[in-house]
Amino acid sequence: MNIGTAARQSGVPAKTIRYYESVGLIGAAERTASGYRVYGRDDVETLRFVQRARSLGFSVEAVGNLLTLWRDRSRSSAEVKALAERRVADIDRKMAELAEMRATLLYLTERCHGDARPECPILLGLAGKAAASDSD
Amino acid sequence: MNIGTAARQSGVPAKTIRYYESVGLIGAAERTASGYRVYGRDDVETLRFVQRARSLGFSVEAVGNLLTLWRDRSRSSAEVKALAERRVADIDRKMAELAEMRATLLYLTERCHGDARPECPILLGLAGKAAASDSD
DNA sequence: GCCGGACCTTCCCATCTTTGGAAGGTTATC
DNA sequence: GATAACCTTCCAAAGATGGGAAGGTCCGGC
Repeated sequence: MNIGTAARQSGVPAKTIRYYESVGLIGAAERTASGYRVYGRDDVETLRFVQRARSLGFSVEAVGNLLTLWRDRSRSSAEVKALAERRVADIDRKMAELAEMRATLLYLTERCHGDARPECPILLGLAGKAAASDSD
Repeated sequence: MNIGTAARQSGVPAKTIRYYESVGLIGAAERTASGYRVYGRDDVETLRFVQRARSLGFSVEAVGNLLTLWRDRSRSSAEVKALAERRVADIDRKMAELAEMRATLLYLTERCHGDARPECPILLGLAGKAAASDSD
């Protein structure tokens, strides 16, 4: 099948498939005499795997590792688990960061009248002056 | 003061200050006869504002809007509040996404022995086959 | 009056993962 | 043989920096 078909079947855009090939995440596809890339069912499966892993936030590089492990029958599940756990830790860090941002923003927005008046604790907060709390 | 001093006082790296100038987030600084950028206390204050807003996850473009509102004495606090609330909504979306990733990863890792054996529900999960649950 | 070191300047490249487009060749169908 | 729908490569953009090269400048000490 051509790249367009593989794209439709795997959910990975043709453009992105070419990119994955260019950075070595997936192997170079065979070509027809006229230069068209040719894919088989296995390739589509690999692309789906990549797609799922990416959607779970693994970097392209990490997906490369996962692919290697996927294909390596002698690998230990511990390696895979370690990768996944590192990913969970990344996510936790990111979530904590977002939670902190959110709390700060909420603190500021709750104190802002949000009307036609110009007084705005949000801007004061961003400016570094403590948000006014005189009316709390 | 020179850019290095402004950088130290604002917490924004010199390199980044130049970038902000180049994309129009902050105005072009005046120059000495020899071409050095010159900053005053107001500029440092602006940079701090930018720094705080960026650390709350506002994009450079959004910070531009906030800066405009900050300087506009006739603006309504409602405008600012709307921006901040949109930001909170962004954060909520992102956190929900991360939570979903996390749950999936955790579901898979919990089912993985994590030993020397190659069986690995994580890889099966990524491959699209439902993770085996025969030993649950 | 000059030297060293710390500062500044611009410019280009790298990051990361796509996505868009331009210019051009191919395949299939009418 | 025209037309549409594919495919190819290559270049550039996005966002927000960071790194480094090549070169000019400022200040203190001797």
